[in-house]
Amino acid sequence: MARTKTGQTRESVFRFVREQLAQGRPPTLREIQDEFGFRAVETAREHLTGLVAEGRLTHEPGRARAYRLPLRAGGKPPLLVPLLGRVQAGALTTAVEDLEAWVPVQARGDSSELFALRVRGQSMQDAGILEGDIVVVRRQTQANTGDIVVALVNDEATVKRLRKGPRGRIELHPENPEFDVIVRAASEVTLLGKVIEVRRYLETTPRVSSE
Amino acid sequence: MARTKTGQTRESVFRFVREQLAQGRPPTLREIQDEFGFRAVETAREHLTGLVAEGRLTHEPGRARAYRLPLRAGGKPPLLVPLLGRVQAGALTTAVEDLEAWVPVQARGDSSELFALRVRGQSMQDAGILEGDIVVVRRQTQANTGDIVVALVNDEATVKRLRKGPRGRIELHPENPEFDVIVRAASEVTLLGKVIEVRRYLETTPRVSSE
DNA sequence: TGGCATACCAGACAAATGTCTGGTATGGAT
DNA sequence: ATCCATACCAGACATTTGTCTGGTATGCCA
Repeated sequence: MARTKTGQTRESVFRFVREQLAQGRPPTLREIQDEFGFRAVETAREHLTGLVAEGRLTHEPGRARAYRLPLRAGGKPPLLVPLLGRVQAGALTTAVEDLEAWVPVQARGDSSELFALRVRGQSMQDAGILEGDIVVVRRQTQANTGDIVVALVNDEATVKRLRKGPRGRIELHPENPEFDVIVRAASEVTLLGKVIEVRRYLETTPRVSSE
Repeated sequence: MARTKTGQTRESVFRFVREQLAQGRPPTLREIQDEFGFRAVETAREHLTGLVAEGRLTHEPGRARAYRLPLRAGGKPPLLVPLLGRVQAGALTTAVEDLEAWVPVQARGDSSELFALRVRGQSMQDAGILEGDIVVVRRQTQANTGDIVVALVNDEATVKRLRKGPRGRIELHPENPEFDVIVRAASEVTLLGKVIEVRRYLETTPRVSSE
């Protein structure tokens, strides 16, 4: 066979494993074997052991589907958090019906404290939070002045910057001069959580424009 | 045992599976068994079958580690893309040394076309791209006027909005009045790719402030 | 020319893992 | 009281999957 010995196959194997891993589906040796049409399992295994030797994969011997991408020291493991379609009074349940998608995020802690929301409106545009952006929120009922929070006012969820005003008042500041500051008694505001990540997808249209 | 029958355990099992999945490590029945201290594998399996019946997980029978989060119809499967530490002239290699982390993104296509970069400077702040943000980029050598691109000018990578000027000139527009437009002949600009996602982490400090 | 690494193949084997059968106990609903 | 779903346990079994041994062929380098 005139196949060159440049490691192309190994590169392809790596990409295949990486893509499967991203989908939460670490491949078995035989799945890799089938993907590339190897006639022997051992061929797949040799590529993987090679990649482990190069430091591009890690492996837990003896376990099934046990090849992983190496986590950097200090790197937080990813979590999947639910993107909620609507935020309703009080509950903030993760009901299946409200679940739009699972968003992978990198944050420490219990992922059940986290959820994601799609931003509506321009009230925070000067803070770099634009309409359509997705914010990742940690559920918490307390926050500090200066935090960007998700709060429930009159049964409506809103993203604003929090300031604690005099006499226990809660101020919700937009970051857009065209919007007004919301000032309420603490009892009228339910703090749902604090925004810990903002995300924007610039490309919602398909890549290849046609017909 | 005075354990209530409210499905709390099942909820915990779901969260455990979800978190393991996010890390590319779907658990085995016996791993779940150990995690929760069940004395029988069957207990773990019953919870999983229950979750599948509820539509919260999917399962491929007979396969190892084969419980997954259901992908929404039309939902793109996640990919892992490399966060590159530095962008050097021409190559844009995914060398191991330059690899800071793997960033999970949801985009269609071949993940080998994608990479992520950390933004330096304030030149795009009016487009909501702030210093420290991470941009996800698709490698492409062509882009349209209006696209936000990563371009190499004088061996330096920069994020700007692209405009195609007269006489084949390339204009790289900042979105900040304090910065100047860069205008170059096409031959002096290497287009590295197009920004398809922006991401900001608002919380880099640990959650519990202490000592 | 002789190593040596890459790339592949064939078959056997053992460990990991999912599945099945048949149980017990408890709380809630009818 | 009876039924039923949840929650759990014990043990056996079959399949999936990783591992091992022992090969062949090719290109590269000293």
